[in-house]
Amino acid sequence: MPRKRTELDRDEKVEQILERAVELLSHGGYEELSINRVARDLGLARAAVYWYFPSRDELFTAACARLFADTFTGPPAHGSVISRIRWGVERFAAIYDVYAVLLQRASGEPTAAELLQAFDQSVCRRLTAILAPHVPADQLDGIVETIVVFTEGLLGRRLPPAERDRRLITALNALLPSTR
Amino acid sequence: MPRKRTELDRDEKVEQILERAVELLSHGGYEELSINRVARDLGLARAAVYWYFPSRDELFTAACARLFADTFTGPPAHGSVISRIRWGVERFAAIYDVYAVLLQRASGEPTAAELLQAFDQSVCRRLTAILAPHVPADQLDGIVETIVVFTEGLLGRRLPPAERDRRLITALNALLPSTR
DNA sequence: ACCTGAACACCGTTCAAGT
DNA sequence: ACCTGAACACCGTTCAAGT
Repeated sequence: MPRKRTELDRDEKVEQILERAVELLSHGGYEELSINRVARDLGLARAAVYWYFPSRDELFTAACARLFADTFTGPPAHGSVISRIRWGVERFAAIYDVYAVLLQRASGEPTAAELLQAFDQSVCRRLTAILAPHVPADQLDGIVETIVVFTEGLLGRRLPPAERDRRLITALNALLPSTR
Repeated sequence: MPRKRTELDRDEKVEQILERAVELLSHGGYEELSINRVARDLGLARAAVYWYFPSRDELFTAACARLFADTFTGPPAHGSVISRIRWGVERFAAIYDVYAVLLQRASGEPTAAELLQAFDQSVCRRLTAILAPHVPADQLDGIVETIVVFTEGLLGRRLPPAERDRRLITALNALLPSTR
């Protein structure tokens, strides 16, 4: 018998659904994240989930947002430029599969497009902060963009970490001669 | 009333299915390419398709192979390095959505992985042929790899063609100073 | 406001049965 | 060898009905 419904209770329910969604997403990817599966795991009727999320894609996007936020917490504040960039690329690699799905769905789903843009901005802002002290201001934006684009292409290859790192460092050394 | 079944007839049937699959794929992407849809359009029972393709993913991969081959026919044999690369990037952009799905599925499906590798090799071989006369031999492989990776990252952004071209040219000019 | 159960229209895949 | 029809186990989404 459920207690009195308060504002807090709603948030708790949303939180439950979201947590389960993130878990399914990070283990089985987009395909495993189904409304039915979340409902079943939580002991709800499938239709109940729609009270909190209007569609599978909205739930997916919300779960992405949570997953990305969790993944990029606690970046190193110190260390060399290259080691700080490497941390970001390694974190990015950890969620790349999910990111690739978001990238695809962003063409048709406005909320997905919004999240993608916000994520991209966050990535560029962080990288800009890392590079600002070492790169001439007029080249900064261009270099940041190039590194981000190159990184996304590199992650798409799903190389083993060592090989990925090697290529990243090569590219960074070519793009950031002034750093060393 | 079907005629005698000959080897030719089988190839014709495969061809019909493949053609329909490519059409569905190029218009609606991976989501529209379903066994059921192909069967319905061809007036077959859904199970009949499985006689020719063992799974949806195999049909998808076969359709990709055909689509890619069709897309990259007739590259310009002459013209500047940049204009020839631009042709390839523009063609790549035309099938990028499908390519991205293949990239995803290659993790789990060996046939998808095979096709991806073959496609990648073909791309690298063509680019190598274009650049060979203008780049020192010891730098050739590295530059080819970097351009391909950068291009894949760039296409993932789904920029309008003009903006995509602008960034491509900027990157090429940075990577190929000897060409002009 | 919140949840259920049933329904609708799709899937991919398998398999016995027919020709 | 080739194809059908039915079945199974899934989907996403909607909606009337209940509390």
